[in-house]
Amino acid sequence: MYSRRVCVCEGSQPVHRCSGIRMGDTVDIGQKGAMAASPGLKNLCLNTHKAGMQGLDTDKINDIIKRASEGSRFYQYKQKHQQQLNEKLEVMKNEASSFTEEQIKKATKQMDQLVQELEAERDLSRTIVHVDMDMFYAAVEMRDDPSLRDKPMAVGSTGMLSTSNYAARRYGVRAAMPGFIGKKLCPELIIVPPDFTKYKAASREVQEIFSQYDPGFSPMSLDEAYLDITEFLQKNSALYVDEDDGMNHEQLSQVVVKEMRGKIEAKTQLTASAGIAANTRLAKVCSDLNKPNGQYYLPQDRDHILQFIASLSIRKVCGIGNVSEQHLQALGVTQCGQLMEKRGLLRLLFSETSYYNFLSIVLGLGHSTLSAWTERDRKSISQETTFKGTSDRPTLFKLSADLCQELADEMQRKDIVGKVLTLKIKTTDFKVKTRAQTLSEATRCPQVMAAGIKKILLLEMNAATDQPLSLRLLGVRMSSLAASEVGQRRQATLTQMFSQAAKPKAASTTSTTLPHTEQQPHQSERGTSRENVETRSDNNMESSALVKEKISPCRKETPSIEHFLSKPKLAEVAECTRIEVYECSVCEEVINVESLEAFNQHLDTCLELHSSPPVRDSKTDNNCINRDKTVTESQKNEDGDPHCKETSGGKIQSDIFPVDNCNSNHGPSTSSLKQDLLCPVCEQRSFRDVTSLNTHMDECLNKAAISELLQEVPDRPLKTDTAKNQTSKKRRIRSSQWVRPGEAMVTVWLVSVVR
DNA sequence: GGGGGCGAGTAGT
DNA sequence: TTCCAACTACTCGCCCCC
Ligand SMILES: Cc1cn([C@H]2C[C@H](O)[C@@H](COP(=O)(O)OP(=O)(O)OP(=O)(O)O)O2)c(=O)[nH]c1=O
Ligand SMILES: [Mg+2]
Repeated sequence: MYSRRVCVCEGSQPVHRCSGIRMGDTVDIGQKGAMAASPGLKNLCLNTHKAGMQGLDTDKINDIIKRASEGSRFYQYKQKHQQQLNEKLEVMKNEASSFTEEQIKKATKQMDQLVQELEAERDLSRTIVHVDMDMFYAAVEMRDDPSLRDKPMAVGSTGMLSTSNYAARRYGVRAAMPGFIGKKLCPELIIVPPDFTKYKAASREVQEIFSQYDPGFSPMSLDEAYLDITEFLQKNSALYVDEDDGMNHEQLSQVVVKEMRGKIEAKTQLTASAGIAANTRLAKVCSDLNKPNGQYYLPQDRDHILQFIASLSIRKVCGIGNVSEQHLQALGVTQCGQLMEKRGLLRLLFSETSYYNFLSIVLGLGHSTLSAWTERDRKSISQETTFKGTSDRPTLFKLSADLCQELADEMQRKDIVGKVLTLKIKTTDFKVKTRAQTLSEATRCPQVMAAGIKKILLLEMNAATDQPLSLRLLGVRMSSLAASEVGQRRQATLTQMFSQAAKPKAASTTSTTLPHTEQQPHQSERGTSRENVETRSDNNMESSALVKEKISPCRKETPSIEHFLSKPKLAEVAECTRIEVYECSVCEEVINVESLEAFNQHLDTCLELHSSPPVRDSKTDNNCINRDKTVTESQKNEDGDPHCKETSGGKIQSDIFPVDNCNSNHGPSTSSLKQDLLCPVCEQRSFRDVTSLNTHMDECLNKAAISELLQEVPDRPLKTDTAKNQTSKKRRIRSSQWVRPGEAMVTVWLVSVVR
């Protein structure tokens, strides 16, 4: 049972199933833990359960935190959501009290049945170790700068701390706390900016040691991993036993794990803590018990386990966070043992996935076999940035384009492509929204991504009618990932990419055939001879047995990115890598720019200028767009484009964006403009520089196209809160995290298409 | 009706 | 003086489409 790759946490979110509208995410400042004081806002208080945080003056600390937070937008946001959560909890409690004895009895019986099934699958034969480095980032920094030793310090910035050392924890300073509050709690706190390169290097060293004990170990993050040392113990027990002194399992495990921790420290000067138990869930709990620089052994024996679990705080269990804790607490459940007592009620109140999980927790079950994570298990990749709130459109566009570029770079390094593009925004009042778009082809082309993101962003901007959309965060995510392969490097064009993915590609009789330039002369199909010695840093998806994103036949016939960036020399670059000379296929100008970023800027402008309602012509997937000549000064190359039929002043055809057309509601930016940029929306005003035009157009679009936009935006009428989820739909456990007894584990791979 | 996409929410580091 | 991250994974409800 549970024979599957270890998940981040082997649980599901037990949220009361009638809680229709989900609560705001009530991230508590001190995550795991008790927050007695501060009435009203449980989620803004410090928690003291984390290692190194016991015995603090929590009242004083909470007071300082509260004072520093009160009145801020952040605080208001938290308050609002705690309030909503409270309402939900009330609803749940009412429902709970409405059940009859009979109902509960029946549900309890059904749960007992499930208990039987689960018990039957209990596996106590494995020895699982969870190793977690102590104050990891901080420890690395302290090692590299001894002057930091013994001083309270944290890694992060004024805005946010990633972690703190134990000296700082004495003041209540901890991970996920903003630095400025940390400073208030501890004025002498030293804040060191993070250096991920160092942490990665340290992590690699540690992992090398893990592999000595379990070559199949399962890293969960830079600083922690699960190991199955069962085989190691069997094979090497002789090495640890003094004569035939005899050593029981506990002693042997303890010695071996201690040795491993010793090796880690010797090699890296960093300390680790460990938990030893029969499965991952238990091992994880255990590794926290003797932190820092300690370990805990939980006998692999049912009675011990049940006893251990019974008094354990539910919040210590991986997967039970702030919100779940409050739900359970509202039902009188604070310790795991109570999950058994209330099992009938829990079954009636929560989803099948949830109550299944609860039982599994209280029985002390968990995964007992591991499998390593590789890059090809990745589901998504993203990049986001927080900034001082702004509603300035050019600024936001620029930021989002930069994010796309960074993300594209990262995807190139990992050699992956993605098919679903998602924009994430956070308003200045901390409300988070995401908007996704499925592309017609997987890509990692920054231009394509930037164009798509800009489009979505524009929709959101224009949808905000009362006040301009004021944001504090922008993020870009790609999902539905696949390994890119040789041909993958010829990316589809914007046109292709954003053309209605679901649409039955009208015969795809693309008229333009691509000169099939060979590309990626090297670095491509070398999957074979490679298996690097490096333990398991599968840094990309290649060589994976996994489905690779194939190129549909029609794609080859459509203009590829080389066409898009079709300067002869560029063919060999093939990727959207950094180059000096670009040809913009929108305006068809050759542009000399110092960076891709500059080119992006140009491209954005072009796109914005040229997009118009999707007068779709299935025969030409080509962007045939007229040219304007204002954007750059270096425009020597004049030769016409063989693919474009309507070059000057012609129709602006934009298949660029799929379902919804986001931009102007009409027409060409006439070729009449020589030096000036005429607004294609109103065709009234012209500008000398792009920025001014952009700004104007934004306003222009707002007025001119808004009604249209609102209709076409796939944007649901923003989730009517009325959406009662009284759904009578039968809930069932879907494949993924959870396996029911006897069921085979289903690995869900979201890889798209193989033909 | 069921499956898939999407968006919100929760959780972890 | 102000100031509350970045990244990943998973679940669940809703809605659309076949
Ligand atoms: C909890 C947390 C950790 N991190 C980073 C910094 C941590 O050093 C690293 C590992 O996380 P943790 O293992 O949770 O924390 P830690 O190693 O710093 O301290 P402990 O001794 O309690 O284990 O991950 C974040 O960036 N954000 C977070 O919210
Ligand atoms: Mg740690």
